Amino acid sequence: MTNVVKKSYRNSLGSAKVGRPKEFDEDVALMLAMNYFWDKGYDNASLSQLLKEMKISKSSFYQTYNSKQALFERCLSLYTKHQSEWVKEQLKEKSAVMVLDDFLQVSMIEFQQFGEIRGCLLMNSAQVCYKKHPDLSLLIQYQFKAFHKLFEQLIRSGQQSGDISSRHNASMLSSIYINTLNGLSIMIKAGADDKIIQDVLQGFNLQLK
Amino acid sequence: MTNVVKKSYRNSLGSAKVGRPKEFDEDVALMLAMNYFWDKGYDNASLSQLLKEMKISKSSFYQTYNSKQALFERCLSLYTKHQSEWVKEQLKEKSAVMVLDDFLQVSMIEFQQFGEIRGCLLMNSAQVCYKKHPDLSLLIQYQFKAFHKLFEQLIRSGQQSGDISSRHNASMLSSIYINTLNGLSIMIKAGADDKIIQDVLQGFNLQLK
DNA sequence: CTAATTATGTACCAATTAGTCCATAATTAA
DNA sequence: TTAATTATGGACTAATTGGTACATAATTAG
Repeated sequence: MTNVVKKSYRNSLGSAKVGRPKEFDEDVALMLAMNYFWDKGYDNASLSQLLKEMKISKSSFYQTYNSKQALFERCLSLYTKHQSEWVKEQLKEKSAVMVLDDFLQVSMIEFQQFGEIRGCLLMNSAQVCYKKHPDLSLLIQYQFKAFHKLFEQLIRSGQQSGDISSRHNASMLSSIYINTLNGLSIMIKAGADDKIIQDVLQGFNLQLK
Repeated sequence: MTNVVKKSYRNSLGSAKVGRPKEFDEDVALMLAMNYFWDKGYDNASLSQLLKEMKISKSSFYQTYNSKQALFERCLSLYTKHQSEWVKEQLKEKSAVMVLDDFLQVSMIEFQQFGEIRGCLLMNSAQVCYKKHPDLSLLIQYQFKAFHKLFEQLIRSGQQSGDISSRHNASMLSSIYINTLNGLSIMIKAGADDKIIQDVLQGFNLQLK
């Protein structure tokens, strides 16, 4: 009785050894999907438009990514990976405080330049998925905690180099930093004018001194 | 040639003098709708469930409220009216600082007690409507500005009675207050733990001193 | 060359969406 | 009583939703 589980032949890149080769780049399509989700939000992203953005057919879609939700999970992970890699990249040439400041600025510049803002895919998704997609919420919570830690480390580093006051501990300042950033994104979408934004930014900067 | 525009006979309450009388209370149904929208969000609220919540038929719905969007606009206005009336009511028996603090606490208590949070209908709607429902966004921006002014007045009043530091002007502190509140709502939905919430609240309170 | 394996194109599906149409019911004005 | 007016119930629509089924195409292992 040879009850052998068939081995799925895959090479080192994860692509199939046998069978008809894919006519698209899985990772490129994933990135296109991520950007579309970022624009529209999970629920508001329709499968039909998703396929157009990714430039693949419905069959290829389900063959490769299994479901809209499974694809979105990969997009979320790709997003957070990109964001934290950006931080680590910046850290090679800048001090921690400068990276923190740039991260804030980059989020705002998007709005200043184009008059609209996408915000953070992770936090946007948190709102959409809350109480509606519990398994996605769990993934989001996990990623959120990772970001909180990342910023905490940046702040601690800034405190050690004397750029940031040690009046409050790094964890608390990380919470305040994230809270400020998220609040700004919301207020901009609510139509807050530039004065409000600048006042909030100034108020935050004073807390670091 | 008597080209007379027919007058719609309505009494002082706005209800029709003639014709079959409504079998439901328009304002009660409106409040039920508001609560459902608050729970679900505008896009995510389905018409069929909306009708169940309001306990009216589809024909009555369109007869009375014209469209989902028109109803939502009335719900938004009802919401902001309720909120500002609550503030003015509280102000009769409490100082401005206490009202500000209670407003924050009430928002958090909801979460502490039931493990979930609805947040602010106005700000939730700002996220959903942004770049998708421009006319709703305009209404939201208008209401948002009114709230910013309301809190600014409360803070100025707190400054005059010496409860709030005058280090920052009232407008700036109003921006920071709203920003903090919105950030908290987002972070809670992202799964932030209680320590984070408390740290943000503490950070904000220090800014008032 | 054949079998196994994977990818793709096409057709399909049930459920849901906001909204319309129209007949009928219930009321008031004249 | 009749006409005007408003409310209600029920059937209907066109579009869209995420997802499935299956035949066929393209590839590799043996």
